[in-house]
Amino acid sequence: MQDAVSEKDVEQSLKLWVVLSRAFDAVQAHAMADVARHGLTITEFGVMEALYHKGPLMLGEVQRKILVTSGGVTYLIDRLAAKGLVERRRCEKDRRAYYAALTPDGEALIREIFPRHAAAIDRALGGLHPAEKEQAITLMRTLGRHAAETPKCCGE
Amino acid sequence: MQDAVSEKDVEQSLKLWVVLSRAFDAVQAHAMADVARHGLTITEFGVMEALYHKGPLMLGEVQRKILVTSGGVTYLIDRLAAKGLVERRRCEKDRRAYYAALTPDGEALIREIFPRHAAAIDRALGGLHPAEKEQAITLMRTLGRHAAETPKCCGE
DNA sequence: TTTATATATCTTAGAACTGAGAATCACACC
DNA sequence: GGTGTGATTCTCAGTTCTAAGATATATAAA
Repeated sequence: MQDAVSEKDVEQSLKLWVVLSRAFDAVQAHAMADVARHGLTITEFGVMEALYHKGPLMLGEVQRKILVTSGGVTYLIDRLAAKGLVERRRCEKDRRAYYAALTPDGEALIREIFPRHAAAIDRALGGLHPAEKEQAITLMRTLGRHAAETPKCCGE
Repeated sequence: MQDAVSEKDVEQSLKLWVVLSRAFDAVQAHAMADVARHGLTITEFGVMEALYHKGPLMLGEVQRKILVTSGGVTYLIDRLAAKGLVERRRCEKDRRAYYAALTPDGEALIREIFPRHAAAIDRALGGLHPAEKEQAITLMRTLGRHAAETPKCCGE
């Protein structure tokens, strides 16, 4: 009978994985639709938001914050620079490194669209009351932390 | 003071959106690492799992289940067919439509790797106890449902 | 100093899609 | 029987990213 319990646990985990994916997709669709109105992707918005709240960041820091590869950061910053929203700045201390920083145009844009974007997210998450959101935050935090720390099947 | 409350609510929503994204990414990384061992992507695995549990499906049904565009389904089924895991079957009733069905090889593969994959997901979600998972399932379900039903900022 | 190793970014090819539109067929209505 | 409308799949160009490796610089040890 030990297997019967374990079987049920696995089923429950699969169920959670499915509803988690669906919830993520549904909310992401809202985020996408919002930033698309300003010609941005979610990732681009993420970079600009990080720079807006933290100030200039080295490309490696952006990479870790946005969870893309090093090549992805290069591509992203290139695109944002081409739009005139972000610029590269040499790092004086370390000549391999660059900072990414918002241009005045970029700062003006993110300052303008951030509140509306936050409101869109809030609307998308409106299915939960504040107390339920608090629960969800706690659960997702432990879930994410544990998953990130657990070694993957085929060696971390 | 009404704004102060609303401001806090928005902040809470943003926090939830962040931890939800991180949790999703962390778990997805596990799922990816597992299916990659067998040369599959998560989406390919999703198609095969759906066909395994539901039997042959019309391409449109696969599309809705996996959440990709119509072009994406064509591309996906082409890939799986090239690997000999899935085949297209004409629909007798409707000559526009095709079914996707597992080949014997495909069925053998999914039957072999599914339990291990389920175990990997279960391990990734191990940060939560069964009771917490139950809570998370309920919360994510209402969250997802509401987000999917809510019209997007710029018109559904 | 030289050497080795680690870090930070960039380059390149290609994977995995999307979006828009085309082609084909089904179905209801005049 | 034709005709319009909608459903189903495919095509193709373009977007966004990854993986692997190259390049340049920093850091530490010998």
